[in-house]
Amino acid sequence: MPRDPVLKPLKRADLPVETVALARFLVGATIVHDLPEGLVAARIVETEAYLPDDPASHTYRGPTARNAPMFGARGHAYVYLNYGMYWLFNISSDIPGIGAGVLIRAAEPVAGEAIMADRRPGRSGRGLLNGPGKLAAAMGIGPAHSGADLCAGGPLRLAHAVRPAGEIGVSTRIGLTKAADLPLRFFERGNPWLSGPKALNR
DNA sequence: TCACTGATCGTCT
DNA sequence: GACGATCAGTGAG
Repeated sequence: MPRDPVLKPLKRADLPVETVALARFLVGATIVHDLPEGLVAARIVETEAYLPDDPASHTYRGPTARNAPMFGARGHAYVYLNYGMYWLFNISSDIPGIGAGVLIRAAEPVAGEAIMADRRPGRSGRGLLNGPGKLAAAMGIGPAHSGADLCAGGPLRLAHAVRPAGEIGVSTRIGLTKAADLPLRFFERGNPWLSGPKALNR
């Protein structure tokens, strides 16, 4: 992990508008969060796209109070509680009025690894960020961030890749009961911080 | 490494 | 009132 990572902010204009393009683009990009204990940063290694006409997407049945951020301009956070226990972090995509976004599933530490480990008692190393619920917990991302603009220089924001992404692999999404066969999961091939079964990471 | 299971609760039907 | 974009623990191969 670089000792002095350069975390250059991503502007909205840097983000592809289309959801699949954004999901691919975000592999390699950096999530930065200023926490009371210090700054944490992680390099995204795995994403999933959720499309407007996608039965698996929360936006499939139209806008609600909860999913409103997904209908906003690209680059906003949509955070929601899953299975009554875990917060999942998404980034909205497409133009305002279209409900779509990208789930951030896994990342590797870039800065503040000790801080992230402290937020996941009893866990460390590769078990720290290899899953959407774990990632949000370790990075201190919660309901207060839903709707936040990640391109506005706030505490939670996006930054350029500290290291270019390697070859991008594609697979079906994980954990779905609807539209489970669509190839909308994107990941950096060979990266040790990925979630999911080995067979999906080729 | 994989398959299976219980935990737990906000959101929408 | 049912349903999850999950995780950790357990047990088998």
